[in-house]
Amino acid sequence: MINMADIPTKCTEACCTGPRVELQLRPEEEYIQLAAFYKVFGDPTRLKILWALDESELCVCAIAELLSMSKSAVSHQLAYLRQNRLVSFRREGKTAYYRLADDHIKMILDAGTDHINE
Amino acid sequence: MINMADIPTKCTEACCTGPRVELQLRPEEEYIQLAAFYKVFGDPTRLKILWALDESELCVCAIAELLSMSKSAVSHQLAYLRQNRLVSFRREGKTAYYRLADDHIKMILDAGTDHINE
DNA sequence: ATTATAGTTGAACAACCGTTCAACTGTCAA
DNA sequence: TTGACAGTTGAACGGTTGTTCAACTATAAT
Repeated sequence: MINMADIPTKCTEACCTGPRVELQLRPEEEYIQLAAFYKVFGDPTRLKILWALDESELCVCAIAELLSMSKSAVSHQLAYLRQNRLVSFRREGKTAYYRLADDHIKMILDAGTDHINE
Repeated sequence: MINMADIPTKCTEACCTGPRVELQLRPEEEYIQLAAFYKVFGDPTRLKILWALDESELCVCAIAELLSMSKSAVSHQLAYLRQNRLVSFRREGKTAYYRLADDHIKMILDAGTDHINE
């Protein structure tokens, strides 16, 4: 069943009928990818981890201790951060050391903080 | 019932027992606020709206048409964007014109795009 | 070999999120 | 004043997400 209210109608207002800039959307996939990237920053736990890793390379255990969280929860979030290439890591014996992947991360964290504090 | 695996134990590895940088977390509220801000970018629909508004001020109808979405869905997202101060708007008769709130928005969009395209 | 520790993983559960649907407000034109 | 249109809003539905729990691997020490 079709609900007419859901079908966008051509707007009759000047903003739409008059001459205006022709806007072009990019392929859907690009928005999905980009949204997935930002989504990673959209959780307090992951932000804490990212801020911490910006100051120092850390093992899972240290992060868990710092955040008062289970190693499991932290490991899940680190896996998520890894998948989205926000962090990288190296293994040394039993221990896995994590660090920020590149410079965009800090830049985005700073821009967000600026926005909040204004 | 307490699950011991959930209580972070003091790590016995060198990374934790040795001398290391003293990390200090900020108040929980700051992370929550910041996460809420980034979360706004974490949806393809909202990204499309933001990119579109970066090019031109637009009414709800025009956005709905551009994205092939219902005015309701767009209006919900715009309300969300407004609450998080990513867009502002002015009324002119029946029509509501939306635009980006400030410059951080475009900066963050660009930084994200850079990260994806590398 | 046995035990302890660092870390990972999949399933499950509750909380959250995006769209739809239906009903509504406010403005404008006939 | 009636109807049409731009836009908003709240409830509801299904899909997603973050943490927990339990079981697991791998490395190191006794």
